[in-house]
Order: sequence, then structure tokens, then C-alpha cells
Amino acid sequence: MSRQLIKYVLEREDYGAEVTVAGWVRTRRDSKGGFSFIELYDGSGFSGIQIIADGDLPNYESDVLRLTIGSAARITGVLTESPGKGQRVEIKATEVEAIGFADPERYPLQKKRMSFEALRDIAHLRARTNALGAVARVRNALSYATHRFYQDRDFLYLHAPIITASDAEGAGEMFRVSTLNPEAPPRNDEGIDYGQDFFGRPTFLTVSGQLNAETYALALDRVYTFGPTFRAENSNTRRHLAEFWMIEPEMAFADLNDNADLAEDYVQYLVRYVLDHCGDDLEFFNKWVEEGIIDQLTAVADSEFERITYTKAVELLEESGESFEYPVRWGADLQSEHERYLTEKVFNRPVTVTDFPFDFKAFYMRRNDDGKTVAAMDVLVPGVGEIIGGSQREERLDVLADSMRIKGMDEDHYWWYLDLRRFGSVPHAGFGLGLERVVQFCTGMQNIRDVIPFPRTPRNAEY
RNA sequence: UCCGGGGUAGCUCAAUCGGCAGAGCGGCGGACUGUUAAUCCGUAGGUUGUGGGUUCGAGUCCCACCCCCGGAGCCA
Repeated sequence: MSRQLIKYVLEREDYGAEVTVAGWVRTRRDSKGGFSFIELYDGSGFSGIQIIADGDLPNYESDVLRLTIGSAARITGVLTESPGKGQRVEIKATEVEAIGFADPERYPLQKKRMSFEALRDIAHLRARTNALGAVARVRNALSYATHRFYQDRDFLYLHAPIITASDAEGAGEMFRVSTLNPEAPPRNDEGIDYGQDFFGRPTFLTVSGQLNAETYALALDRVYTFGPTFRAENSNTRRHLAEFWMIEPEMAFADLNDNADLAEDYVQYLVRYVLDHCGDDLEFFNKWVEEGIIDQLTAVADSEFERITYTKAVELLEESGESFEYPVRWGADLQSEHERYLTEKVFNRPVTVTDFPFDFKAFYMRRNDDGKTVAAMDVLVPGVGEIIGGSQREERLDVLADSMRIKGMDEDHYWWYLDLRRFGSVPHAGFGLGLERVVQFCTGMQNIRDVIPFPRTPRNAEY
């Protein structure tokens, strides 16, 4: 009898059939009436399955009674309609094979709810909990949905490099990649001689695949990247990681409106996909993590996003009468409190803010005709804040060069990026979406460290 | 990095003015039961984050450091 995943067994109705499952013990409750209830969980779905292990089993004393929480077992038995409440089916075991025991005095997971903080200290075992298992399944669904969404729209999946020499306009502090001996690096007049380093120049872990994606969009029309990105910022918040996964679509022959349309379609597609495919997991989050999350997601999937300009946003904030810690002023970037006020209080749904002042935005964003703003956009969602940042890119060589000069950038270093504007330049646009932020948004999980398997944050790289 | 809160049993937390370091859960032993994060009785379990200081006496007060959480900045 071949083994079947528990999620499929739970759907079966052919009582009397023989089934085999394998997984880890969640709980065991013994009846001195001479049998035990075992809840076995294999991660295939949210629920485990109840096993009835009778005292007549030859290894009942030697094995079954030692199957404590965390132990692994393979069980064969008869699929049975459950007389008890709480489950439709159960397995009446005919054979219990204990595969790996877990010393209950040392096994750190409890049957009871544990804090996410405590679970972070046992990242190698926390995937066995309800919450982290559900997060892993939702994250997986979002990844799959991402590929489906872009593939269905003829976007080409582009593998952007992880190691890079360009800094994408300093989107944050970067991790240096080097094979030089840190104890005694070669030196020249200017300091450390990176000419002798592996790549013959300073190199870093990527902070964004955008510039690379632009080159392929200007050849293959529409592409997307989906990979890890790295920021060496010393940020300690529930929304930041030093290593996170980003999805960056880039489209040729597209403007800011096309960009905002794509962003909205994409986010709604993701939310709809999770609602349709992760029902049990969402029920769990709805009950234990964030009440009302399902209604919230349903609303997001069904209603259009609000779309306003930065200038309009500033007006709304000024008219609000709300007292903000940071004053609202045209020309200053929106603070977290302003973003949250807009998306949570004013509109209570996702908001796309467009056309920000040139002064505090990146060099590659397309200058608007007003001479003051650029064709940039941020998508803000309730609870999480910014999940998308993007723009129409500056396709005019002279304007781009001018922007770089104003921002004090070295044109020589970006010669290949400028070449794209020299040879067949076209309007194009794209954005970046942080996968972990979306997982947070879809699950209600408060801390970003709990929506990635092994979080990398300042002073934290165990496991 | 800044502001605020915190670090006591495996987990979640108590400990009054500086005066014997406790409870619940979990573990273990037992009872009971088609059980459901079972219930009942009993029991073991501690370098109070680290280092120094004040004191007859420090979980508690002082100094330094480490770490965690929340908020802010940076952003996705």
C-alpha cells in the first residue's frame, strides 16, 4: 500500500479501504480502555488526521505509548467514519511503525500555543507548528500564483544576477562580496585595492534586479524577476529584512498608468488566488492571528484600488485635521504615519499614490512635464504600508543624464544603462513588490521574521 | 541608528518597601475517559541575560555591556 498525503485521505469517503500515512505526532491521548488517539500531521494541509491505535497492536506498549509530540510514524489502517466530534474520518490502525522518537523532556515544541518570539529561537522546528506551516503554504501559493500571473500575460521570467557592481542608485546599504583576506587586504594609494579582488572591482549583493530587467524588457518586451535581494541597512522593524524576495516586472511600451494597472491586477490576482486555494490556512489566521482578515482580503480582491497623485495625497492629509508627528508639506516624502492614514483611515483599502517630487526619488524615474515631479508610484495597503514601489523609467537620454548629474552620479559607471537610451529607446515601466510584505498582508502576521523560513536581520543569521 | 518597553523553570508570567524565588501550562508517576490545546491527584524542574558595584542581605537599587519586542528612520 503506497503512502498517501493526509490532505487527500481527509477527502476520501471510501470507508473500509486500507490507507497508509506518515507524519509527525501532534498529540497522543491514551484511553485506559486500552487504545490511544494520535493526531498525525504531515504538512500537506492545515489539518492532521486522527489515528486510533488499539492496545492489541503488537508494539502498543513498546512503540505507540512512546509516540510523543514530535515523533515520526508511518501508519497503515482502515479508513473509518469517526464516531467522535471534530473530524469526519479517522484511521483505525492495523500497523504502527515508529520511525523516529522525540524525547518529550527535551523536545521544545508544546502542544499549546507558543509565542512567535519563542518560535524564532527554534527556527529549525517551528515549521511543525500550525501557524508556520500555514504561512509556508500561503507563501508557496503566492509564489506559484506570481509565476502563473506573469506567464499567462506573456512575461518572461528573467534571472537577474545576485552579485552586482552597480548599486541601483543606492537603494540601501549593500553587502560587499569579496574573496580578499579581511585580515590583510591588498592596498594601493586609495586604500584597499579591489582591482585584486575576485571580479577585479568592488562587487556587492544585489539590492534590485531592475536595471538588468530593463535591458531585457527593451529586447523581449515584458519580463519579470523573482529572486532574493539584500539590504545591509541596520533596520530593526517588523517590516524589514536584510534578505528578502522581490518580484520586479518590467514592460516596454508602457507608461505609469499601464504600470499601475498591472500592479493592481497583480495584487488582486494574488489575493484572489490565496482566497481560492488556502481556505483552511486563512481560517486559521482569521481565528488566531487577525480577526477579519478573510473579509479584508475579499474586499481587496473585489474592489478597485484608489489612485491619487502625491499632490492630492498631501491635500487630503492637510485637510484631515489630524495631528501628525511629522508635518505634512509638499516636497517632503510621505511618512509611515501619513501612508497608514491614507490607506487605513481615508480610504480603508489599497491606495496607489503617483507622481512624487523629483527631489527625493531615484534618478531613473521619468521626469514629468511640470518639471517638479516624476512618474513614480507606491502601492499602500492597510496594515502593512508600502508593498510596491515603481515608476515609468526615463527613456530620454539627455533628461536621464541631467537627472544623474543633479543626483551626483557617475555616468561612466552606468554606461550600459545609458546605452539603452542611445539605441532604440522606448517608454517603459516597472515596479518591485516585496514577497514577504504580501505574505504579511495575506496572513495578518505581524512580524516579517515569521513569514520567511529563516529570517536574516541584524545580528541574526543562525540556522 | 534613535525613542520606549522587556530579559525569572521547557513555555506564558508572578514575586508589595531591598528580606525564604512562585503559579499555570508542558514533562514525569498515577487515576479516569471515544478523546479533541481532555480532566483530576501527585511530583521533579532555577547560575533570575552577562560583568561589576552598593548593602547585614539584591530578581528588586547603581554602572557597563549583550539580546529581544514595539515605534521611528531607510525601504519592499
